[in-house]
Amino acid sequence: MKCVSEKSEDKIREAAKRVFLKKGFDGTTSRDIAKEADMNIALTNYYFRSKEKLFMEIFKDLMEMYFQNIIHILNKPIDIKTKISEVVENNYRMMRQEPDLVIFIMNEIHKEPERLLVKLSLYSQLKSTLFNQQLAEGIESGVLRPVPMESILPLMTSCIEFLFLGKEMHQKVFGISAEEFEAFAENHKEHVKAMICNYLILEK
Amino acid sequence: MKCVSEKSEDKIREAAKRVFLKKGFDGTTSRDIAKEADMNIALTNYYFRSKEKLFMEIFKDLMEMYFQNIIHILNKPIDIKTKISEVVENNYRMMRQEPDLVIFIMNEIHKEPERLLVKLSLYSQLKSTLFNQQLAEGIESGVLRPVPMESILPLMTSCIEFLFLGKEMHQKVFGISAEEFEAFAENHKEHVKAMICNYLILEK
DNA sequence: GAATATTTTAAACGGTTGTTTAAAATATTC
DNA sequence: GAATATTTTAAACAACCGTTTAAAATATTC
Repeated sequence: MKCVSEKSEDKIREAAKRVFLKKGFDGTTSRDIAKEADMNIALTNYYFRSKEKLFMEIFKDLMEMYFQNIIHILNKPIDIKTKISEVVENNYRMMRQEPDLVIFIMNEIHKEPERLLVKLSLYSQLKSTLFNQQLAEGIESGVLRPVPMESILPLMTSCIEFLFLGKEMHQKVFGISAEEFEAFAENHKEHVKAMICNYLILEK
Repeated sequence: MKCVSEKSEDKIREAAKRVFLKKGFDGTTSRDIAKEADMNIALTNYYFRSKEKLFMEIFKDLMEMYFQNIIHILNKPIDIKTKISEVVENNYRMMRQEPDLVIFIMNEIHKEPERLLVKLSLYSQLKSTLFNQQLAEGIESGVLRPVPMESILPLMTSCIEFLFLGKEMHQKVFGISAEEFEAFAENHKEHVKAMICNYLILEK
C-alpha cells in the first residue's frame, strides 16, 4: 500500500513539475496536472491539500536544484580561475538540462516575493565559502581586481542564464534554429569564462 | 466625440499595461483591468475586441520600447568604447524606469513563442549598424578581440537585465533593502562596462 | 474471508473567467 | 430640438476554475 500510494503521489508531483515549469502557476490548472499525470482530478487534492501546497512543494525542490551545486563548487580546493570555469560550466549544464528553470523561478518570485521566505541561510553560506576567502586574499595581495563577491557571483551566472532565459527571443532575433542556438551558446559560454577571468585576474 | 472616446480607450490601455506588466497575461483578469481603469468591464471588449487583442497591442508596444533605443545607439558616430558604455547605461536606465519590462517580455514569449512573429526585421537592422561595421574593422585590424556581434550584444544587456530581473531574489539572497540594491546595481553597472571593454578591446 | 482501511472514481459544488446583451445615458447631426 | 449615432451601464451568459463529496474499487488486517 505504501509503494502504490507513493507511486501515484510521485506521478502527480512529476507531472505537476513539468506543467508548472512550462506554464507557471497561473497558467496551470488542476485539470492540466491531472491530465498530464493521467489520473483523476480529485487525486491532486487527495495527496496534496491544494494546488498552492503542491506548487510550493515543487517550488522548494526547484529552488534547491537551482542553488545546490554552486555552493559546493565555491568550496572546492581549486584555484579561482578553474573555479570560475566550473561555476559557468555547471550553470551551462543546468540550463541545457532544464531550460525552463530560471524563467520559472524568476517569474514566480516576481509575482509573489513572499515565496522566497523559504531560502534565507544562503547569504551566510556564500560568505563563508572558500571562494570568498580566495577572493579576499587575492584582492589583498593585488593579484585580483577588487570586485565584491556580490558582483562576481551574478556575473558568473547572468550571462549564461539570460541567454537561455531568452532562448526563443535570441533564436528569433538572430534567425537561428534550436541546433544553431546550441552551438552558439557553447561558444558564448567560452567568451563568458574568458571575459570574467580576464577582468578579475590582474596580469603583471 | 473623438476626444472623449480616445480618452476612455487610452485609459483602459494604460491601465491594462500596468496590470499586465505586474501580473502577466494569465494572472490578469478583465475585471482587474476595468477596476484599475475605473471603468465598466464591458468597455474592455467594446474598445478592444478581446483580452487577447488588447494584450497583443500592449505587448507590441512594449517590445518596441525594449528594442527602440539600442539600434539608435549602435548607429551613433562614436568610438566603440563609448558606445558600449552608452548601451549599458541605456539598459540600466530602462531597467530602473520599468523594472517589470524584461521579465514580462521573456515570460510571455516563453509561454507563447508565436507572439514573437511581430518582430522579424531586427536582425538585418542589427547587421547593418555602424557598431557591427566598427566591430568588423576593429577585429580585422587587430585592435578588437574576434567576438561575434551575436555574443557581444547579449553580453552588453544580460548582466544588467538579469540583475533587475531577479531583483527580489538578489535582495533576499544578499540581505539588502531596495535602496541598498540601487547603490549595488549602480556599482555593478560600472564593473560590467569595464569588464566588456577590457575583454573586447585589446591592449598593445 | 469477513471487517477494516486506503485509494480511485464520477459528479457536483459555489465562485470566477472572458464575453455578450439590450437598455440607458450621452453626444452629434441636421 | 427632434432624430441619429455613440458611449456607458447593469445584468447575464456558458465555460471553466479549485475543491469537495460520497460512493465504488482496491488493498490490508486479523
